[in-house]
Amino acid sequence: MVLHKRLNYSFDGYHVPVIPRASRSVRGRGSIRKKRDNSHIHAFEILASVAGNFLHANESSNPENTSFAKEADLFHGNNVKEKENDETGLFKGDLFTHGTCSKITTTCVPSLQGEHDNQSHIEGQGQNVLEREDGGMKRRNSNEKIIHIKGSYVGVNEPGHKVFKDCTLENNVEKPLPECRNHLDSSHGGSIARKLVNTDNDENFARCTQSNLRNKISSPPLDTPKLKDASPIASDENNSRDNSELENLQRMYPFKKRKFFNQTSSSTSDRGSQCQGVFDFSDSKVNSTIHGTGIEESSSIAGQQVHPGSKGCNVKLSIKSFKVPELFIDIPETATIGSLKRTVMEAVTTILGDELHIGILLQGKKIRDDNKTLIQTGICQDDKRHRLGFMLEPRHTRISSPSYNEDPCYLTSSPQQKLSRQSTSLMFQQGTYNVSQERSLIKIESCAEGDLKLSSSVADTSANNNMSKCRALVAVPAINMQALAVVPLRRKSGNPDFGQRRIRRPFSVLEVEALVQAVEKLGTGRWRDVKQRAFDHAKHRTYVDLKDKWKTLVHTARISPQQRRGEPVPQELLDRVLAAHAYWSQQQCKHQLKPL
DNA sequence: GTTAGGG
DNA sequence: CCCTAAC
Repeated sequence: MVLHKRLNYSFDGYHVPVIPRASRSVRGRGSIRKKRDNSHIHAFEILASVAGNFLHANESSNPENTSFAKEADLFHGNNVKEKENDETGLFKGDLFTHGTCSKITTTCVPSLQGEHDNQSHIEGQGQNVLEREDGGMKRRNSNEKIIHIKGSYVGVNEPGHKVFKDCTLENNVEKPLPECRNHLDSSHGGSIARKLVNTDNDENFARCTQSNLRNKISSPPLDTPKLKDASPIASDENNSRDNSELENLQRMYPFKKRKFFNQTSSSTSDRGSQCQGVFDFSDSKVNSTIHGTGIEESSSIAGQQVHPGSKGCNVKLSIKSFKVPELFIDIPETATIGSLKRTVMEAVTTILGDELHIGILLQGKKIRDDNKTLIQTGICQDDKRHRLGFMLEPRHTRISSPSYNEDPCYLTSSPQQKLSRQSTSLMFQQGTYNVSQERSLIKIESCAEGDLKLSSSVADTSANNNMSKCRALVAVPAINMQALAVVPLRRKSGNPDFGQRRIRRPFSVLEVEALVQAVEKLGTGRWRDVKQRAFDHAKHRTYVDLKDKWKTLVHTARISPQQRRGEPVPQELLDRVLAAHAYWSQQQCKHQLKPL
């Protein structure tokens, strides 16, 4: 059946702009094969293009697909069914006419709140392929196609959208954020309701960022018991609302990550107009100003003393986008454009949503000391030869960092969460990035090819219009490719169909206690409620996980302590497990016997 | 979408 | 943690 034919899309990587998609909900990390928590990436849209023409997915007809409103609806128990309106199969889009290396580009487009909820585009060859259109050629190939998708950020700027603030980028790792800690909530039902809140650091990152996207001027919610009220983050359950078509599609055709160091010079050169990631610190001025189109962000550098004599020296950097490593997409040719976009989104989500932190490279050298000032590291120098690179890194690379434990966003309840995890390093593209003592600006703007401009910190923020003349694509510095070479892989080599398995995350004692409490209250068999009650914001814990954990807990409690492995669970908890299990089993029996 | 249970 | 049948 043609339906089961797959198309392999190889992503050499594409660039993610730093303008988030504010209208989208935040989801946590997740398996790439299933729709799960896709925290970070839902701030972005995917553009795919063939030969420079957009393919338009008819997603606008369903603007609420991923809107916060819908998330809210779902959260409040409304069963909002999503309709997949993507009817145009890929074969209509002429996507495979390019053989094994089509000029399909995927582009992350910042899609902000507003009328155009969905700015996804897929470019067809010579014609706009709207999904509702039938203008594309319907072709079917008997052979699998491997289409290399080169990523590029097309520089869709949305002036006026100021979205970043607070714990973005460095701020994220330097500013103590209440949401970056887990805390217990005893507000539920009084006694034993304990809620583990988001012990996931990467989700913290997303949360911090996303909440800031939404609250342009306010600080992140502090100690909000119910974070969902303060942030648009959706619970896990909400992630499962997508229609079965997409679900099945993604289940059947999971994409694969590909070794990033497979990137060759050709793939690099294919990115076309790419800069070398050089910052041009052409100007520095005292007194920071806000870009007219800038994205305001309070700086985590506050409190640090600027180098004497250079007080007020503002460095404006614009991270236009950051690079996502090469991906593999395996998708049937009968899949719709919308499905393709979503699949790509899932792919990117998985990579970006996996506990990242920001690494900074200066002239190829990684700057590890977070306490250094920009001027101390020489970033402020008016030197075009400086190469400043931003890098998305897996968290575990920070374990070796002395400042790891000082990073509030890495604080977790369970130490094992700090353990080494495989993830992916991503490269930031660079633009101008404004950092001041009190605030920093991130400005999304186009950039001239081969160069990155430092915009002067002029009082008149609109004076930086020259940026619009620049090109969108920014190159990742060659040096950064070295860093990418250390990208660990989860994919089994040799098996292109290998689906990513979620990383093992042992339950901490704290989590076990929360689980026990919830089960004591709710009983077994109500795992969704248990999840919502006690692990609502621990997005990496699904109710299936909780059910499984309870299963193992019961088993653990029954075996001898010598046979137990892993982090020892207090016997008191295990006793409660047995007690609760016995109780609820009895209740279950009673209910079953009642009708008789 | 959830639940239950085997793997 | 995955998978899937069953609901």
